Amino acid sequence: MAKAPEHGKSPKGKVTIFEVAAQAGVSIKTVSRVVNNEPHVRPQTKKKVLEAVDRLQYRPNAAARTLSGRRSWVLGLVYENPHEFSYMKDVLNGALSACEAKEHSLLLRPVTLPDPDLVEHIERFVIQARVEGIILPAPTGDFPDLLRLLRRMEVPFAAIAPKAPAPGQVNILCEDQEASLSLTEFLIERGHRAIGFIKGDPEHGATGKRFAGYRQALRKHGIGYRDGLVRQGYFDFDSGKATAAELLDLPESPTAIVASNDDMAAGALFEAHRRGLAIPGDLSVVGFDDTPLASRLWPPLTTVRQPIKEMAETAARLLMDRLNGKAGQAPEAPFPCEIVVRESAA
Amino acid sequence: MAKAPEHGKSPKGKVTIFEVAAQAGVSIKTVSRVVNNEPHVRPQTKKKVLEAVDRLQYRPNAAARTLSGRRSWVLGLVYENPHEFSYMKDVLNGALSACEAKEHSLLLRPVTLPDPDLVEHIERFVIQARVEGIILPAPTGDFPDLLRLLRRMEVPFAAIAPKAPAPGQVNILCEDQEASLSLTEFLIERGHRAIGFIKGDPEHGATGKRFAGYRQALRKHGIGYRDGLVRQGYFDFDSGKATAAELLDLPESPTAIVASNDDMAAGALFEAHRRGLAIPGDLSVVGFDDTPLASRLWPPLTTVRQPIKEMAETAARLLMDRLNGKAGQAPEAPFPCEIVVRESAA
DNA sequence: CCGATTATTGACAGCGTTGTCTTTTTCGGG
DNA sequence: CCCGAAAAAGACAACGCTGTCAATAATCGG
Repeated sequence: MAKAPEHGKSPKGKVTIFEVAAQAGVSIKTVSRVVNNEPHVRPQTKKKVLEAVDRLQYRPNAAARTLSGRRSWVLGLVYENPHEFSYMKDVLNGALSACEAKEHSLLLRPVTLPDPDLVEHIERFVIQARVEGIILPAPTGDFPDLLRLLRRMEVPFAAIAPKAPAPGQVNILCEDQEASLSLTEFLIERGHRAIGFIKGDPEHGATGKRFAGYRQALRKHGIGYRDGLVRQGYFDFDSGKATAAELLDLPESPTAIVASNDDMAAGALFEAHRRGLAIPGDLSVVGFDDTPLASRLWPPLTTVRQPIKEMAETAARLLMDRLNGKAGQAPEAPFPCEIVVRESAA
Repeated sequence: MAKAPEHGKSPKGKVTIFEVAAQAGVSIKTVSRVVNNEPHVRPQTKKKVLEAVDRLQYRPNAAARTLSGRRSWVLGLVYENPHEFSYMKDVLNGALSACEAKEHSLLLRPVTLPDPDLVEHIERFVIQARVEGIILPAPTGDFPDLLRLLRRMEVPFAAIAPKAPAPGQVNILCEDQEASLSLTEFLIERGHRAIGFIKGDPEHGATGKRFAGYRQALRKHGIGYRDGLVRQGYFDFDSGKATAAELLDLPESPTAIVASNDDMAAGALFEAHRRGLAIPGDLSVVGFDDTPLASRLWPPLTTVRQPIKEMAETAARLLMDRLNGKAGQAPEAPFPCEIVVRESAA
């Protein structure tokens, strides 16, 4: 029979597969089969084993599993640390909940760019922790060096809202352009004709799509596009404030501003307040992402809600499916967005 | 000589200690010694090994290390998922950076309360991942069941801003009461006498201290304490808004409000705007935490900055020191806070 | 009721590292 | 130049699990 270590039920919880096997009167391999839901175990045997597992409070040792099998059950989340963290909060929660559901664990790897050693850092990260798959929330899904490394190492990855969704990888998208179209139309329908636009960080996938939606809306309603009403921002408060100031200094200043995210919209709002403008009387402002910030500003911000958490959850789930050999090659349909109407636009 | 596996440098980076040993012409144990900075290796030998490590891009396998040694190099972060995540963002970044510096890894474990299975979840978490130590940012550092479990399992932990800092554990505190005192005095010095106070979630350690600082300031300046000016909030926007409304409905409504955190201060500001009050003309509002929100509101919020990231970093570092047998029993001095003066108070 | 299949179960060798203990070197003193 | 002690290096057995393959039990057709 199995040689079980001498010690009994220790307080530190070091129950091993040997103890369980002894309790259930089977071999350790059978316990392994039950615990991993493998076939070829009689229901009756399975029951015995599960009872022993329960009685002893057995929890398989993750390190041993990893070392022995081919699998580590570890996913990595490589992200760029933003100032406004609510996007990442949702990504994190989504990824974490998917991982928990499938008994994987998630390792975080923030990166700050530009970083000449990025590739080396990530390589070390992957090798040392035996990371099996990586989730890349925008903008990390668009770093060519990083993608090249992962392909070379044969580590599958899932990109959330990438600029360039390549085939052969998991891509999670949402209807950014459509949302931007609707948001801009929302303003047009309320009579606005001079609508300013603040672009996001060009590295992000969403940036181009949101801008395209804006132009599409103008075209659709026969409003001429004016380059002067468009400014380049970087998804942060300060750039929103600064570019809004530029727009408001224009001789024919816009009556509404579309900012490519809430943080920049907050900057625009701030600048408008500073100038004593009435919102939405003198100026309407809208944003994207429906962060907590949006509902806390005065007046609260009309914005676009994206199901970030669900997207991240799906990204993680598809990635794990792929690692588990479940095909799922059919690309997911883009997630729909939804306009949240509040008081910052009229 | 060491028996090295046949395969050469594979693209998947599976270089083992055997290859390194062969390259350097030493035994695997010597490589292990060098890699772990153990004594009893001649500088000359060490050099040979390090060169081999470098040439082969060797990275020790974490699972094997964990399984073989007594150590797993894994810390856990058990936190309650908040709506406004900026506190957790700082905690996360601090803990992550400390872990990276000491080559540990960090596993996240969000909990939602109340959860009857909390203890079981955490026990599983600790055993399965071999978590060696746990970081408990407020309010998780005050859950009696959880603390009891960790003591029983002999898992050391570090509590950040706990209500009841017990001896024998790592406690990271900051000068909450002093900060609250100064913040309230800041208002008193500007002529305010009717100062409302919105308490935080009673579960949090900071709540009592901030309230105590408020009372201390009133006492110090000979201002009578009035129970009616104090309201119970829960650290979230909605409770801030609701309690501010109550205060503003008072016949002798306050001319200033101290909210126990920024999110509630944002709620108070929101309610004031809704009523058309001028800030800070008709009402001053101040908060705590200096979250990104504080600087994005209009007018930007006078608040108290706490070095959360540094606190978390220290918590993680002290925890690792303890795990590594480095004493460090001397309790850290509380971290100082700093008032950030903006335009929401006058 | 028997032999052939097939479904279960078990024995045992790794997985890549560290801990323990042993062996070999090195070095200083007489 | 030799001896003994200390320093350096090595051999080998864990660590707890899964993969592989062999052994055994159950099942079925004739």
